[in-house]
Amino acid sequence: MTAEPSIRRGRPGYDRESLLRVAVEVFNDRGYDGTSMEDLANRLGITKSAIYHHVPSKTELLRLAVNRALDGLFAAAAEPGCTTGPATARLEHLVRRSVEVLVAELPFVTLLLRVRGNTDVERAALARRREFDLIVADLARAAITEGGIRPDVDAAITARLLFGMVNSLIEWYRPDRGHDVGEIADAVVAVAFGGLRL
Amino acid sequence: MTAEPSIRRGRPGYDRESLLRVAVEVFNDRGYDGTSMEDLANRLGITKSAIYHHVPSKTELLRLAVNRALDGLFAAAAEPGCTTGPATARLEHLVRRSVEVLVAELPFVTLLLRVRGNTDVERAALARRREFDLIVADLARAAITEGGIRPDVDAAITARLLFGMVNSLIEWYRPDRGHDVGEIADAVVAVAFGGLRL
DNA sequence: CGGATTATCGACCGAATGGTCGGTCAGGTG
DNA sequence: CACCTGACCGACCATTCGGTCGATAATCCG
Repeated sequence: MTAEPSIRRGRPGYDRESLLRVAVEVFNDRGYDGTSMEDLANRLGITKSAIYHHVPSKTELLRLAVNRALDGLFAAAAEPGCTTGPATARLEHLVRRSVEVLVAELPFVTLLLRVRGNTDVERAALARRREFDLIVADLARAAITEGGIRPDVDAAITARLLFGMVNSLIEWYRPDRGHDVGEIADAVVAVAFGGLRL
Repeated sequence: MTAEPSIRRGRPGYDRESLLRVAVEVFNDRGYDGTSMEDLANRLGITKSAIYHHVPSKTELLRLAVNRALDGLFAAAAEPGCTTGPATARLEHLVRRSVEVLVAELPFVTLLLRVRGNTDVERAALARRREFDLIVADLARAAITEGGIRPDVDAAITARLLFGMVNSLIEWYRPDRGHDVGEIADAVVAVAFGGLRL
């Protein structure tokens, strides 16, 4: 997928990308605000000042991370399966693809979903998230109108609950132990659309 | 509900309780780590040192807050409706009551669900949360065994998804605008147990 | 080899952090 | 009235914060 180690010149060490991956991991462990550049440097095995060779600020690390997550989500929403056909099928497809993106970019999405909106970067991220939520809500509304899903629950609330389920993955899904992506996506769709009751 | 202003002696001002409520609000706004005692003091309209008259440390504020949330949740799980009768009904009751607790103690639960586990206090909170999750998972397992809910999704995953939905409330439910508790609880139960599909 | 490229180090800075301390101020009580 | 209680203030402290700067180290290319 995102391979391409690519032969680089100059002194070996971290580059922007490899540094970012570690940084996001640490941010998720200790929280963005709870992570000092010293913490980061320790985990990276380099000094604090070396980090600033790759990235101009702590904030920039956050921006790179959350944008990667958002790009993945919006790319999924733009796929044909999410833009053509009956709204109900589109909604189901978006849920499934969202689960896949969420798992594929787990650390980035995790960071994104914890952003609170203090700084400009965070507010921008929240704005894009709201944009995404709007897509889901519109899809839910259309699905209700075409008679594909239950009309007794408000479309906006339906969308929130649906992605509440999806997004909860970041709290408990761990790629190493058991369960692969397809299995999880099936479970989400089954529970969300079919319901728990027999 | 939690009234009892109670006549106090000495110079009027904040007491531990009223200070805590404001503190939790600020923590939720800016994040616990992102909130300095100065921030807190500004919002309270008193000085930083005044805060330390009411509480020994910033950490203690966090402990008080998350324990209040956890106590509410465990109290709900201990109610007769959650401990007697068919497992499926108990599970449904726990979901409904959890929504109610979550709404009643929204700021406290919000803070709880954002704890990451850096400090001892946070780790203790996470431990209690896991304990609660175990109760839910056991209930789900029993409900599957008695044939009340779908057996094709693992009980642990069912529990996670279920409370993923419930817990998502902290992200979007706002008591002021529209929707009352019962309405939301009904929606959650309807979607979770009945499913979206018609 | 020499030079270009890239990553790293260590010393440093100003500001902000959580927390302490001695003293003050306002209301209730006898 | 005098006294006690509980809330509050302002100055201060050691540490940590995000970030800067000039020098150095390791690799590739010709």
